[in-house]
Amino acid sequence: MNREILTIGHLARQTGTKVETIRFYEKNGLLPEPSRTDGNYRAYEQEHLDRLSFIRRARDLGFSLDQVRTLLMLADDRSQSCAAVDAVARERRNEVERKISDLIALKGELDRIIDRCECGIVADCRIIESLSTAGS
Amino acid sequence: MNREILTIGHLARQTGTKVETIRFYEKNGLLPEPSRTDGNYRAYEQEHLDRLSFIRRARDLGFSLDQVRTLLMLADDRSQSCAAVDAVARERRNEVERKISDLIALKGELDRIIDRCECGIVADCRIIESLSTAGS
DNA sequence: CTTGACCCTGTAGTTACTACAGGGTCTATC
DNA sequence: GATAGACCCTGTAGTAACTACAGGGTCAAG
Repeated sequence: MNREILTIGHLARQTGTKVETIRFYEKNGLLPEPSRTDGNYRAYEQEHLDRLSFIRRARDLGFSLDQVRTLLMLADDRSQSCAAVDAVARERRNEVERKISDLIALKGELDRIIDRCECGIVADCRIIESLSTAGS
Repeated sequence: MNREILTIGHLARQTGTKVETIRFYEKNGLLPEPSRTDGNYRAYEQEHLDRLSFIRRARDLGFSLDQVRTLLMLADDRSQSCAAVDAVARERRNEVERKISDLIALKGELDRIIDRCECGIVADCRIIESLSTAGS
């Protein structure tokens, strides 16, 4: 039962988050408003730190803030089925898979136009040509 | 020698660009300001259409507006070496490659946490657990 | 002469922060 | 008790690359 009070700077250092970002999460309803000290400083407790860590890990996995908000809501309701959690995670995985195949296609395109370049002058540049004309 | 006058709507339809986006490109120096009709409508010519097509193709390949600006500048100087063009394209390819490997790593992480899910209740959810605790 | 499609400028919204500006607080040291 | 420096506060504006209005003007057809 750790009831030490943490400043926003502590949270920032312990999670590798900028102070402004923590305030941003609060303003956007991801992190609950903590109580304040006499000097109006935010006074955080362990649960805030846990929640912030959760947010940061989810963000590192590329979940959008909206998805994180959903995950937090779901996580708070401990007795609910975790099917909804699973759905959010699978949705995120789909997004990542789609992005990967998009980027692989893109890289193919770039390979193709870069390979054609013989590095003469711009007038003969195959890269410029590829960008200037449609299709192939 | 095609000297027909095109409205912004024509350019938009022919390149699949929103009208607002064309104005945005103009304001940001990617597309030169065209002359105006008596009614103050933008009056484009073929070269504007070509330039806009170039911009759209480059954007489709994921070049940033800054990179597109550079490419346009380079493309305009027809007698210059195209080494600089090549460099921009290779830089873009590097970005794409980096992003692909980042996303593949991410997908691995997501696979790992999703696979552990046995879809019971949230209290036992492995996905939530993964997000709540560090490292593994 | 009115309707509807088109055009104009300018501003605000999107995502997820980041970076100030312009202040107040706290702690240590002289 | 004064002062320096580290920290905190609010609020606004900036980033990328658009997109979406609001509130107007223009133009062609009927």
